[in-house]
Amino acid sequence: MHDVVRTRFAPSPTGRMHVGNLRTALYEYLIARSLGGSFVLRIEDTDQERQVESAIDIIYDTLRAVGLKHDEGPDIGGPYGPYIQSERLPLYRQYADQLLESGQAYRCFCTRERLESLKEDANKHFTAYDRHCRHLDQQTVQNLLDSKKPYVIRQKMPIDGSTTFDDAVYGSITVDNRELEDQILIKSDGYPTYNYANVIDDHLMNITHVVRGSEYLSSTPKYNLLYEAFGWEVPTYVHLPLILGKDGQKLSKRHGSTSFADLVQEGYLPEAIVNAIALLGWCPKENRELFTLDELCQFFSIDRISKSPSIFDFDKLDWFNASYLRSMESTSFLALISPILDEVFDGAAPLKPLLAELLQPRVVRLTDIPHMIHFLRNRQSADLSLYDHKKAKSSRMLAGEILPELKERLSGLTEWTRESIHDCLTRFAEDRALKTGQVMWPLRISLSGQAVTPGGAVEIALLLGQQEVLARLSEDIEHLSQNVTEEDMP
RNA sequence: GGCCCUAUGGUCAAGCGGUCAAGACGCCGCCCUCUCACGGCGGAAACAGGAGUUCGAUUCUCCUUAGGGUCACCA
Repeated sequence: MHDVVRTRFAPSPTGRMHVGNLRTALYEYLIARSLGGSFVLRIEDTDQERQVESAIDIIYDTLRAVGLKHDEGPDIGGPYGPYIQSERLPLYRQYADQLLESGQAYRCFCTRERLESLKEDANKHFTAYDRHCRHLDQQTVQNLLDSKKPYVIRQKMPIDGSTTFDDAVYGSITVDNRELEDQILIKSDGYPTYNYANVIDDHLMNITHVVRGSEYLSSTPKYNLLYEAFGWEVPTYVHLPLILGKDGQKLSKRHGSTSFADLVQEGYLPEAIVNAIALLGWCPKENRELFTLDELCQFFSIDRISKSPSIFDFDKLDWFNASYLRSMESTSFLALISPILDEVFDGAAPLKPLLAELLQPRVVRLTDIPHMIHFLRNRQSADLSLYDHKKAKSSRMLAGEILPELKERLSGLTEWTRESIHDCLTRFAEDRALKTGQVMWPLRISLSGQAVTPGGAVEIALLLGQQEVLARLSEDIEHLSQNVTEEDMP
């Protein structure tokens, strides 16, 4: 038995970091960390046709952004390198030869065309390879080899019997061997298939827990047979339930932003994303939902991983994101949104601490900010109907009546602070025997031109500054006087 | 279609033979309140169906149904 737990994240560099992949990486990390083991990064680039430029950087960047630090990997090395499969080619070849010699694998010279026609013939029925080359005699093989005919190496699967393996989450699973195809180990370009390289590397790298999505469940018996053929110890399998989209299908681009980078760009915090996906398919013993990565390491356990697939819920992600935003130190929040604020104001935004204070309890996604505060920069004239508000006992009539005097009073203020503005407004309400809301509502509407704003009349007035407040009021008073007609009279 | 897996509110999910079947998101209502939000309180909302096993099934077994996965010289 291995006594040191080792898990690996083995993505193929094909472009994006899908949330499903990220969750797999997260669980691999959590299993390793919670058990005091190591987490290694391995790049599975055995598909020469699907290589994507800079995809490896996306992997590094994502892992760094979410705080999943690997202990070994292509960039930092380690005792089991190389960690990029394309650099391990001789290894795969060597072990394949071993299988060839022991008669557990064979060369297959079948052309793709023949394989294709095989599939057409079989059509809806079992479409596995017909094992045509499995029984070629040595002389024939030698001739084909001499004539440089390309070939792949296939593993000989047992014809009958069954294969059973144990999964840490799904339990014991048995499959009839006749369901298993003589799978390709080495492709004709000399590269190993994932199915094969994966087993070789996991063994050579001493991986104790093979963690992956449950889409691999059905090919696991084949891996088991491979371990058996080599006489190697089978690792602990941990298959993870799939993450589905809103429509119940496997999550994909169709469902919108499903890569980590997409989500970050849409204004979600990496911590919130991690927290959200950690709870998709795993549930802590304690009834609780907010966890930092360190806390997850502390509480995670394989036996609480669930078997049923789960749907990725963007509403819940919103909630996580909002929760993280709200629980931040106000100074951190300010630092976080400062660049966004500056951008909205084309330079240094004014009163940033106040803006941050107003925004922190209201923002769900960072990308919401620009349109929430846009009105501060651009005066938009209020739709008169906005003045009519039953609950505040406000109306366009009332607005037309009080705004001029309100403007007078505000212009008389020699000090422009929260207190001074607030006092001025409440005193005005008292003097005119009005409810507070009857003053606050029209003023806020006049200054913002919108029904909903971050902060109330006082805060908005403060943010706008005395001069702008008076300017906006003048404009609106004008507008009101021209448009409030006889019909509006009670 | 074969094989494999899964099945508690709309979603995430607790439960591991005896519960009035947690909690969270979302939704609705109320309170707080210068709008909204935050916060507080409350509400509607679930064991897919059928056979067994058992004194007793959400829980164990089988079948049905539904959903998903997989059947590549992709991972």
